[in-house]
Amino acid sequence: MTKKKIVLLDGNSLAYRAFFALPLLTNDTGIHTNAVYGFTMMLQNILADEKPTHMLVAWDAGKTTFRHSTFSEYKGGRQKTPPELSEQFPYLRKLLDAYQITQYELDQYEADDIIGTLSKSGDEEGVEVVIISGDKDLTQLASDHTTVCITRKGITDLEKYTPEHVMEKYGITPPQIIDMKGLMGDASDNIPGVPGVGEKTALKLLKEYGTVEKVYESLDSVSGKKLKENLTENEELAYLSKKLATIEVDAPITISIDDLAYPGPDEENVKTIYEELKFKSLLDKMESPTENGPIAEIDVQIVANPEAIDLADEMAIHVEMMDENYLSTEVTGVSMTDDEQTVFIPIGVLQQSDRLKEWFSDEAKKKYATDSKAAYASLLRYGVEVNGFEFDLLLATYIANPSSSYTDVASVAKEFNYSDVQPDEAVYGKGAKKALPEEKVLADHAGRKAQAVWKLRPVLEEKLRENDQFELYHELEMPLANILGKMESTGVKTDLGILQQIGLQLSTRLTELESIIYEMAGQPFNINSPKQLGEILFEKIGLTPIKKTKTGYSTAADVLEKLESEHEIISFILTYRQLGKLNSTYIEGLSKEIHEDGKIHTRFQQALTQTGRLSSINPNLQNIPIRLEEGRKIRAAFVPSEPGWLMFAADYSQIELRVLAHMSQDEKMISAFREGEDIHTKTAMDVFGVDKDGVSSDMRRTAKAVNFGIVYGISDYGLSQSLNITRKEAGKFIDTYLKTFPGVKQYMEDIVSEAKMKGYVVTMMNRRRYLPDITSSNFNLRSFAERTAMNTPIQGTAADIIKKAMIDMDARLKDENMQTRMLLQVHDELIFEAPEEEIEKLKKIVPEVMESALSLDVPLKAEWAYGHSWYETK
DNA sequence: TATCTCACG
DNA sequence: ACGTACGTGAGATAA
Repeated sequence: MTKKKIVLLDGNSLAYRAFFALPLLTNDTGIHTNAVYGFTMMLQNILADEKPTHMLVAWDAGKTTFRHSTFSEYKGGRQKTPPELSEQFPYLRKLLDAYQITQYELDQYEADDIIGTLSKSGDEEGVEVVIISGDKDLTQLASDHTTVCITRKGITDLEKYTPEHVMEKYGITPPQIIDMKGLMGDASDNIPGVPGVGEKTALKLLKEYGTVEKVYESLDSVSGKKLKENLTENEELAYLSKKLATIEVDAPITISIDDLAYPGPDEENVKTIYEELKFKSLLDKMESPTENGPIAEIDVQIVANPEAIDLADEMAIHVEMMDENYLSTEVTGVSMTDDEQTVFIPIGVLQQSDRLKEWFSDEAKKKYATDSKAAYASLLRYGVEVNGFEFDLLLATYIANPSSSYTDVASVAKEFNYSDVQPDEAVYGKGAKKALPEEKVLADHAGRKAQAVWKLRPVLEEKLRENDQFELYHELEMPLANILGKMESTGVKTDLGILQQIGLQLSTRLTELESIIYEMAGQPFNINSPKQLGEILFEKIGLTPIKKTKTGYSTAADVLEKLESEHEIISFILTYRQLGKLNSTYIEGLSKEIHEDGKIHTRFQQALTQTGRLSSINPNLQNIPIRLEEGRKIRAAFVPSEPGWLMFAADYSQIELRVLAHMSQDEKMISAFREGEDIHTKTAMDVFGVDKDGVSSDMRRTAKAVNFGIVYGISDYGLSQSLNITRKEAGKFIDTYLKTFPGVKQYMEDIVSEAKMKGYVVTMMNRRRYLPDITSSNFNLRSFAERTAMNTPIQGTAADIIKKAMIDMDARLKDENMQTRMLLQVHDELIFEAPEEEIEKLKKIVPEVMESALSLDVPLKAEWAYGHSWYETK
């Protein structure tokens, strides 16, 4: 039998240590977890380093101990346990139960005493004892059989005190630690000690005399008048202190070493608690193949003969490719699975098989996919149309929690406790080493992903139903994915000639500006480098820096604009920046993105934003310039893809403010929209108390900024920045505004308190956003979460509405047998290309569909325009 | 790879 | 007193 090894932990001390060593972490349900997390890290290290056969965590019991009856001020003046820590103790206890580690506490005794008593019996039995604490007092227990480990700094760094180490460090034996405390006291436990005696003096005395008792026996020979005086006057205090510092080794404990046998953790229970606390990294560690051994073998058949496979009515599929851009990357094959089988079909085989293609396009054959839009758009490029998507892992995960960052199937699977799938990186490698593995490996990997989808579907659908989000997911996001897939595949025709022509003009002007700027600066430098520009402006020219960034002077546009009157170089720099941006991002950037078909195919990210909006990448077509005329011209390059067709654009007018009016039920705001007034003018009238003719353009501009601010979750600082006024003035505007629109004020207050209560906010269609920081004690984090709570339901509901409009629009175009194609969505606008003869019809049905997407207590308004290019749709 | 800047709604 | 407006993506620079 292996020799016993007992590890005794000082629970309270380590929990405190972990709590203060780590920042105040919270998980997304708002529970503080730093102490539990830190404690767990320590525990794991200890288990790995010590490999104990027996284990105990000792806790302090209650408020009073036998030491208090000796000295009532014992541990007096201690700060109350922070509530953020107190709330974590129940979790710690649960966690230790799951680890199957014995926990013990004894009335009137401290953890030290339990540990002392057990270490003594361990000593007597001759077994190895390891004590772990953050409290140096425990070092008095070190002996030949007992090692005392004290946390050094951080949480995992332990200092091991053997008798030898104590001698090295202090020049005394472990039992003399008690005498040392008796003489010097211990501020943290409020043990008085002898005044004027610190560590140095105490050690000097002990090295000479040995114990407190011996010191007093030979008091006459102690050198130093003041010291002798202090010792004489405080003899009782010294004995009392020694008594207080002595750890009880004969406490009346009711357990013995044999009760502490440690069987190892109950993996399932530990996992459950990690999940509850959202300890993702610890979960990952538990589930990583290196820890748990290789993942289960699976049987994937690589299909050579498509006639031979059994095509079921419901299957999970996964389209495998090396790169994330499914609109350009080569597909290697498709894996399919159900309860019976897992197969991998190389893309070449799929393309050749009418039987397979038919199955894929059959609406009645239900497909569960990792990312249905990617599956649809990628296979379409190989002449395979996929219909009948019934489950989408990516969307389901996103709707359940938009903050879950989905990088690959493995990452989501892990979150839902499914581990038989590898990260893409593990199969393909990363960086320069990224390469296509052999087909067998590929088939295995893709097969596992399909299996993950198959197994995760019920779990996720259950969760969505539970949160009343199934409809949002199934009736809004799923159909939208298909529509977006079509839009991405269609692409937007882009006239390279127009881009190049604009580019040429820009380059000429940029060269001119460059030489003017160099001349004014007196030297050439890189204008695009904020560092170099900052040096030129604020050091060489000597302008006054207005704002700083982490790394130096800020040279952002709003800063430079304030300096415009100080030096003529500024306006040239601003123009240079503006044109430079157009040239690099839009002319050069977009030109590179034009495919062989003469079109740009952006990808809409449907599972990314925290509010429910889409985003657009590779390239981003949602931020094509419009505000300044020079940039707006870029839009002339976006043209219809068919001769005789036109571009048609429609946008919602003031959709976010209308949503706010509806959600807040503010009477004034509702009636303003019902009467079809210009909302900013109306706001100005109400806030400034003037009639329509009394609204100056400046008043309207202010009102508009305040309206924006309200939507963003107003703050006086933010408004002051946008209007370039003082914070005080901005604050006044906000006050007046909220008095004028009491419904809005009420809404803002209600939504924040609702978020505090539930931990999340929702849109009208039940899209959720969790806001763990809303209860943070950190002002910045909390304020940010509060503004988010105000903004997300508004921005998110607007996103819900346009998504619904897109689905309705797609259906309507089909119903009406129209050729018009939806191309882009830019948050509150839709862009189409259409045959000229369909324009008249679009003028009617587009606003009709958009305005009736969702019924609010205020009307929705959509406006349209059309022309030969996107530029002309104004 | 992080930071700054700037384009959009 | 704290230091920010909400949501994105991309290019250039500098480490």
